[in-house]
Amino acid sequence: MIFLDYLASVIKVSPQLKAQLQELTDTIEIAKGDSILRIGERCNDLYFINSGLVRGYYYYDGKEVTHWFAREGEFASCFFSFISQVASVEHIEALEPCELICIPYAVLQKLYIDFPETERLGRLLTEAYYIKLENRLLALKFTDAKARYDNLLTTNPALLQRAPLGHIASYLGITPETLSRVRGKY
Amino acid sequence: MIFLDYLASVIKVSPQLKAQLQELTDTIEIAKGDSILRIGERCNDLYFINSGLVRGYYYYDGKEVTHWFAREGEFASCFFSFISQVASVEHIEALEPCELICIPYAVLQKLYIDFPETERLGRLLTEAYYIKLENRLLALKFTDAKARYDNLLTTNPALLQRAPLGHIASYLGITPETLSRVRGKY
DNA sequence: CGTTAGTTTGAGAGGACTCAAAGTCTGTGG
DNA sequence: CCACAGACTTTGAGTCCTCTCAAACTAACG
Repeated sequence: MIFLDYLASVIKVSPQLKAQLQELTDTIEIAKGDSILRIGERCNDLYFINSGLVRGYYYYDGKEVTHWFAREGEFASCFFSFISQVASVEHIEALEPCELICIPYAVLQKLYIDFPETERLGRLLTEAYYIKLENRLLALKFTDAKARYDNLLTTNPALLQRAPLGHIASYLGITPETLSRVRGKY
Repeated sequence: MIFLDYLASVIKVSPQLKAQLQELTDTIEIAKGDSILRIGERCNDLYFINSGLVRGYYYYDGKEVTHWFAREGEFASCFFSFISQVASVEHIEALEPCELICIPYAVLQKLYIDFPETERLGRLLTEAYYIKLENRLLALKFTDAKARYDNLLTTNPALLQRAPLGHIASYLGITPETLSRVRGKY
């Protein structure tokens, strides 16, 4: 179980915690192309991706904008909707068949209380989300299309094999045409 | 005491909590132009601004980049350095004489334990930081210089009277020249 | 009253955009 | 197993926004 491996790398997982996790979380299978969360729904679960690839996107000016990808070993959720339990402004969909562990909001709150060591998980997640966002802001502000593409190429080359270029362009904050031209420069 | 007013608007402040806050926090005065946090230092305190205006900035490519302002009634800190207790990558300076309440990291951790209701404060702060950042990312990605300036003009017109245009340009992600031209279009 | 930081104005260059059209891939049904 | 529709990607032409570099102007402070 990949999730438990991840967790064990971050905090000490007692037998009690392990038992609770197995009892209170579900593992689900999602087909490629299926929606995991729709705009307007409340994001009730935090998802841990055992396998597969998902993306989060929203609409701006009528156009789809991909603003994150998450793959096996990472968490996915509409962060804002999940933590504040309000309607989501983003859509989450599976780009590949996925196996996900669903951690309901109420379960996480209960774990925080019963197993204070899990708070660390919450803090790390929040920090990670924030740092990622900040790095993207900096990249958007200071680097051009080619540099952003090159950066993706070194940090996550596999993504280019797994996600359509249109989504990647949108994620990088450029048009598909510009991405194509940048890729041609080799 | 403005800080207590703010706190009372967010959570119920018991006499015990109030007493603890007064005992464990300091109020300091900072002159215009003085540094509150330097790059490389660990951000030990969360600051609540009773009066004044501060900005956070870092260097990119040898140039100063302002990435936030905070005024009376708001919190200031190097969010990342504070929550993870590592060296700051940003510099915080006073743009006006300020009166700040310093809430040390250790005090905040203690309050979380002794007064669980203060966790709400921590959560709201984190959410607020995240949402602000996300909005800025969207603005940077989708709106032009004029729209970003106009937005600032409606959301925080006073800032234009209080901070140098160069800092504001940098905050908006444009050059001082472009800001000047945008402002001229009226 | 002079120095320096801050702001404005001008000219020219370049990156990324839009709109348009041509290829290319992929999966489904015949 | 092949053909075709629809989605995806590439290529081209022209435009516009913001940048850089340079210089003039203004304001503030000692």
